[in-house]
Amino acid sequence: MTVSITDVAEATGVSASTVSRALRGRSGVSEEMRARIVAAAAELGYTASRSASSLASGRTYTIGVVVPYVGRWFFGTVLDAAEKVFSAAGYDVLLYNLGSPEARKRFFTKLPIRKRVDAVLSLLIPDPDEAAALCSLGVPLATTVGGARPGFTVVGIDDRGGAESAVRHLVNLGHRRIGMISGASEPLHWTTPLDRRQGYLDVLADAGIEPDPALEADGGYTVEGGERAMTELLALRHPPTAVFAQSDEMAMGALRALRRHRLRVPEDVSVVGFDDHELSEVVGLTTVAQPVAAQGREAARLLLTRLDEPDAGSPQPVEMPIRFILRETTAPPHTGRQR
Amino acid sequence: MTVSITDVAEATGVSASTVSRALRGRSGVSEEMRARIVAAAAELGYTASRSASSLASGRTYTIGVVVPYVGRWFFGTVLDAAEKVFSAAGYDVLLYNLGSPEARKRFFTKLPIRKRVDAVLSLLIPDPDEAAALCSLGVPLATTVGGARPGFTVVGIDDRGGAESAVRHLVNLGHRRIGMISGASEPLHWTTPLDRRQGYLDVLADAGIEPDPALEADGGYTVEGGERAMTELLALRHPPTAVFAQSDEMAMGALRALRRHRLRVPEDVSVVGFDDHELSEVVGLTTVAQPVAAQGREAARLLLTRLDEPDAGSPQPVEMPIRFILRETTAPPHTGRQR
DNA sequence: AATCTGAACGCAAACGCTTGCGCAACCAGG
DNA sequence: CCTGGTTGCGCAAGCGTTTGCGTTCAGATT
Repeated sequence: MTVSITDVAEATGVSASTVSRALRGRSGVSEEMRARIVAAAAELGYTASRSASSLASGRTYTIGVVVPYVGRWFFGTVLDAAEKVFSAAGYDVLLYNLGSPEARKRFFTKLPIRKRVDAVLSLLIPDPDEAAALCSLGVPLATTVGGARPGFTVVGIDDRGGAESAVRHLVNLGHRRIGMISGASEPLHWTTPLDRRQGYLDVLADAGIEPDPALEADGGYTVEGGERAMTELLALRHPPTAVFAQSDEMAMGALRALRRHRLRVPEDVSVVGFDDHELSEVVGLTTVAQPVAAQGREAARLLLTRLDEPDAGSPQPVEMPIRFILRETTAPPHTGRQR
Repeated sequence: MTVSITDVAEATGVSASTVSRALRGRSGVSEEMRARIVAAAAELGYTASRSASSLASGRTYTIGVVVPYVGRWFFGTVLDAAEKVFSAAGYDVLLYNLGSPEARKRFFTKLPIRKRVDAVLSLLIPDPDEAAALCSLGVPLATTVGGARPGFTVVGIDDRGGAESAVRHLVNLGHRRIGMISGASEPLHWTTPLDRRQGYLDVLADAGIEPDPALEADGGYTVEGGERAMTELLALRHPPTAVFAQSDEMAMGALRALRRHRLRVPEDVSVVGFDDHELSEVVGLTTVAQPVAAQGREAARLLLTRLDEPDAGSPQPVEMPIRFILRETTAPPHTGRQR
């Protein structure tokens, strides 16, 4: 019922091996014969069975992409960009969405990806056990979210420097009580929150400001979390006059909390985010932009080159540029008090 | 180097067939033997090669999901939900991201999905040729975005009714000049924009309002498009006092354009969206909510049941509930003029 | 005690492709 | 005219599973 390689072999009057070589562009087939075979294959609508092909050749022409939450803007955008590179190169993408702890555990114990992919792009930072499991696959690995691990190609940004530029901006405006909405580093070994926090602390130290632990609130990298965190900060005896949110989503949650408290932004409170979410421009959020799609593209490209040149060794970490974007949610402190 | 079924067969002292039967839960293996085999497999870290398994059995245990833009919130969310259902059922997900016309054309002509999947979930509406190509795969098909096609399981919402409730709300507030920011139906056979437009026209007719073509602007379902469209509407001799945007992303673009023109929302202009984007609550957008993740889940479930019962025939279209959400971007017209 | 019946397991043939090797046929050089 | 080297193609052995059928053997049935 489904057309196989022998069908096109018979249609052309040659052996299956010749068809295989012709269609895969291998040498040992005359140009004339190749043309005839290609024509016959097209006419019959032949597509090689990937199962059979990869069983015989050991190559799957498939890349595994594991991501924590496809639904979130950041990961969706990275995936989008990476997928385009992979599919343009003739690879299929096998998606593993590991949002829940159960899904994640199931994936790393059963490792359904084994023998199914030629390479893996991980958008989550595996803990050491998970990293070992991935390494045991024996295929090239890459990750886009910092946290270099041996054997992984890593593409990332300067989280610390980015945080510094955001907080320095607040300091330069004259703010002294600067809150931070951070993400839990609870999914272990996820270094981004730590790095961004370090940048925050660096600038405070630089400016001679004593860091106050009460000014740090956990927003879990979600909008709701950001809102909760901002609410906590506003309940303080001395609330901050400015807030650095470690992600734009949390910053937006903060904006919402501020609006609920009838506080104006930036007159009463300044807010700066991180990431440059696609909707940040819409709400006028001052933030630190990182090239999200570009990171996905770059990681995908690097992975493909490692596939082409297996002996090149694991490459150097790549750091993509970031840039501070001034919009409308930051201003000098207390401007609004005189109204 | 990689552990195969014969390795665990030898380790247990049985034949490969018995190992296969034991691991797949087939009958004909004593419980004691099954336990021994399972233990040995676990110890050796054995995973069946999907290529070999699907070559032999004809089942791939893989679902193909084709989506126009994984990066966009709507599709990312549907994908997220669907993937969870599939992976929980033991299926892998093969992702095809068909954003560009070239990618889309390449996909439908080469059909790399052939012989690779047991079913296909399409988050884009295939045109008739594309639908035929998918049908030729001979596997169950489903789609989540309206536009029923023969052979497809379809899960969707009442786009027309949703648009009606949004526009009726504006009419009830007293608006008479109501603009609409629509999406081009340019990706052919994509009925959502048409249905939502019909809802808009229905309510106008009902209220005795003469529809004005100048009040309809194209926003292409993106934030930037929405902003452009709103700008166009504001340039009219008689700009609308309220706007119905066919998606929340376009509504947010509209909000941005309004802010740039120093117009207040809702005092000067009311805006209502559609979809209930995750950030709509943050900006206080009045909108029509649709259960996005639930649609993905439901479509995935239906697909799986069709896989389990191949002879059940193509099921009835499923319509998911929608609901109007009143927030802060709508008010009676001209409230703000007296300032 | 002879026969029948399942249950438990092994044999071997697929599944559709890739690839090393062998074998003609052809060409040019001596 | 014989060698040695290409070129173009077929043969057949895998790749790691699944599965129909055959065999063995213990226990139940006459």
